[in-house]
Amino acid sequence: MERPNDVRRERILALLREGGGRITAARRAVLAALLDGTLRHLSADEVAAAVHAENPAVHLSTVYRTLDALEKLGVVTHVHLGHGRAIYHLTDELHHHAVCEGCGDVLQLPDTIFGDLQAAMQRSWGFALDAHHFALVGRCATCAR
Amino acid sequence: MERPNDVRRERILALLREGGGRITAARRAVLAALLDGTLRHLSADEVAAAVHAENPAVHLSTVYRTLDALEKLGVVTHVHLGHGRAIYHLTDELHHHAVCEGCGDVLQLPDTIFGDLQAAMQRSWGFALDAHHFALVGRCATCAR
DNA sequence: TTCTATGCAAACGATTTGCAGGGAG
DNA sequence: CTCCCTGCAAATCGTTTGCATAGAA
Repeated sequence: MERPNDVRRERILALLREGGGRITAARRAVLAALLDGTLRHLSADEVAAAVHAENPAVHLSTVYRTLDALEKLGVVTHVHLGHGRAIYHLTDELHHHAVCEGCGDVLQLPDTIFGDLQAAMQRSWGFALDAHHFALVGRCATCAR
Repeated sequence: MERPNDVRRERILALLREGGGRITAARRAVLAALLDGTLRHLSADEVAAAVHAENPAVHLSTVYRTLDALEKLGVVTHVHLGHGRAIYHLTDELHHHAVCEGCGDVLQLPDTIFGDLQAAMQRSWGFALDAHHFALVGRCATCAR
């Protein structure tokens, strides 16, 4: 049985090469962190932490630059969780987010959740909602009381 | 005819006094900026700029502290527009926002816009959406093409 | 060899904080 | 006279950038 992550990784590495980019240990490590299914809505530091577990020499700025490069290739997106922090994930794992103001927890939401709002924004204001670029804010069931 | 802004201002000043706070020139100026109907979705710098027009000595940090004090009294809220910038307004002027990723313009939206989403979040996840604390992101009619 | 990617340190923009003096009540 | 508020400078947080060098192709 084929392991889909290998396929995903190869597709991305190929894109990187095509664009004249180089495949380095740091980039492989960042990619590995993003592909790791056990890690979710990673901030840049958290990606760096995952990378450091393997290779402590990789600088945080390199992580940012790599995420940036991957974002330009269209394989990574970042989402703002309010208060300045952003999280990163692969674009083939697209989903929406809701952050709890109480505990900071991040909820993953199905794509369907924004359907009506998106349509309403388009219809009434001609505004093309990019619902992946921001997170909803509120209080989760536990913190709401 | 009564001027509503005077009423709004007095209510806030009263709240400030009740909490043991002092009414200073700086605080009056910040309040004036927030009450000014011609100014919209003001960032902290923009509030400071408005304040400086009258009183250049007021420090930006004082503006932040004042906004903070007013926020603790519940008369001011801030909204994150993505990429770290926040805007402030009085809570009696509550409305929603959509920022254009192209031109940076901010659209004001009626409260009704979040009705369905709010209900869905509550029903499906017990998540109490605080739709005033973040802005929608996307592209306005002009920038969409 | 050529040109991209990296480490490091410093620069950044928005916001916060410690401190000593200023001023409202 | 008492505390709260303020200016100022420095600190913080997340992110970006300039530079000289390491290293992929």
